[in-house]
Amino acid sequence: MRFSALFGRTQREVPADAELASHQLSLRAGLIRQLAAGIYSYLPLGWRVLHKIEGILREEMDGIGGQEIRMPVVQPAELWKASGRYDAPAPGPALVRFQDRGAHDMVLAMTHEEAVTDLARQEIRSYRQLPLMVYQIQTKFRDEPRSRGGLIRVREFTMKDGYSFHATPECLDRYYPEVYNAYQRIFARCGVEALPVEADTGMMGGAASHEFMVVSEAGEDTLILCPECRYAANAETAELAKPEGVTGEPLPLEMVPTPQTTTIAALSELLGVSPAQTLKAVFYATPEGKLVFAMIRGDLDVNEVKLANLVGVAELRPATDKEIRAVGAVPGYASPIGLDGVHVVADDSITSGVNMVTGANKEGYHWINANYPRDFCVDQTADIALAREGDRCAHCGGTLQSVRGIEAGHVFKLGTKYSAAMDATFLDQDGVAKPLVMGCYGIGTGRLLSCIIEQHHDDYGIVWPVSVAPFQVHLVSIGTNRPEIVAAADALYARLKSAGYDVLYDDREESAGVKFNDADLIGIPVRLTVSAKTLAQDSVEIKARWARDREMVPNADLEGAIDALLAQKGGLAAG
RNA sequence: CGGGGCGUAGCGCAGACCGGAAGCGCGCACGGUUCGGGUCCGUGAGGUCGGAGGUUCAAAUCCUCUCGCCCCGACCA
Repeated sequence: MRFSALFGRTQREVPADAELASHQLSLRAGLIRQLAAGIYSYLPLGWRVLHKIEGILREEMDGIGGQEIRMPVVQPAELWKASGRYDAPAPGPALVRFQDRGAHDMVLAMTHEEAVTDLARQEIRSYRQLPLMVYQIQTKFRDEPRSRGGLIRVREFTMKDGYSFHATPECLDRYYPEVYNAYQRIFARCGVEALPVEADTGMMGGAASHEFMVVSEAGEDTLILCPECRYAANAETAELAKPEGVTGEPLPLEMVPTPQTTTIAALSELLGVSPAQTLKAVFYATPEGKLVFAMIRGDLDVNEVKLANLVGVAELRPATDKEIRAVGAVPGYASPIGLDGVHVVADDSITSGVNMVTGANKEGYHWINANYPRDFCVDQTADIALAREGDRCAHCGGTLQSVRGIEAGHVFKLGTKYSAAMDATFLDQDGVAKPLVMGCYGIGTGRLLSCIIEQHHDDYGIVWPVSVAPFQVHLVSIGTNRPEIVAAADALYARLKSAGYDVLYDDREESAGVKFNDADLIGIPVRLTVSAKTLAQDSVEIKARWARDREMVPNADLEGAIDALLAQKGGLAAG
């Protein structure tokens, strides 16, 4: 490709709207252009990178028995009604709905479980056809409440989504690690350090899931890591070892005045007790407006995702003061003591500790010496605590750390959620019809591209890993006013192309500085320079994008030198 | 959806408080110059000042409404 003919130009100035390095660089290098909020076009350079990523995805998916298919983006709403997601609050308005000219309800697919389950129920009759994995690389549309960070979070995006079908949960359990390992290879081959973490299943549902997280300050998720035992989980689901509560002999329940003391910090200071000797009451409301009373020891925080899963709703919102008072509780002074008709979910930490301080449901008063279950009861006790940096690891007691991460991939054990809802069954050995056991596996390609840039750039621009670089070689000619230089560069370009290299040839009549700066910005692995200086030595200058030094290589040895650099970063040579 | 910010030439911005000829840098076109890290000189093209309404002799500027984009939160690959 001649640079002079390349569609899409580089930009010197940083676009005002871009904050993340990946966003700025993908705009400046001419990879993408924005059409609307969270909706982007790919220019040739960006599209080439996406193709490289897709190639890796195909190889790895094919390698674990995947068969590539293609399903539609526009789908009848019936499918989504059948799975229950059309009316569920979970995808909600993110699912774009419209009617076709025949007034049929349609949707834009935000993922393809419904479509693939429909395919499976048509094609799969017998256990003999199982297990099976199909995948596609296809557009998804999600009308997200907010897009951000360029390609990090968009509304229209392409995803590699794979779906496996099994006769038994055990078979899924055996296959799941194969996908997990393939994902590890995919990210490694793209040059991205991705950390697999235990994750919440969210709107997808299912038994278990892992996210592949690219550690980055730009990340939207909080990860909890144990450096001792390598435990890693999304904070939404992370476990922690809760400190022991205070011990002692139970004393009689007593009400004490605590004016203007509505926080745990103020309360423990006023009464001279540790936060671990207090009980915290937090109120949430379900989408239907039902109040949920969460109770947890004062030294811990409530994890809303754990709580929502426990209650069986897609999401919770903080309850309003009005809703809290409606059940007889007093904000800042609430507790289950003397409260009826409210669903109380308690963290298991409340069973540890005696003589706790808790609200009296009366403005300005708290109970002291509250003991469970002597003084109050709850409807449900479970782990609803949020793991935080500095907490103890539930598995080894180590000190938990917290980092931010970008979710680049997600694998789920779906089980029979969709097959049961949509009646996708097969006949087992005994001739009994059973729902298919499913797994699903996704990687966002554009987001992965952004993650690669986040991890591979410097002050001058992108530094592509060889495996995903838009071209292998960036050929620069300097001194375009001299015909012999142009001729030599043209000849070298032809030679490299016929040798099978992907070459971007900067043949523009620009100064050396402009060309070098663009080369650094675009970030192609190997830069070759042809100039009066190199001609005089019958050589070509070669420089790796990631290296500082450049080197003169005799014309005859050039291919060897290029291959050596490409191989250095794990890429494949021409051929 | 809540909070904050911004819409003036392809990009980055000034002009707005205090109404009175639409500007600057980069980029782009042409001519010359230079030729190993964003050369230099000259000439030029390019803007319904996001849109609609209002106030006024006069609106980029003041008022009202509206559309769009970015950032922070609640959701996801």
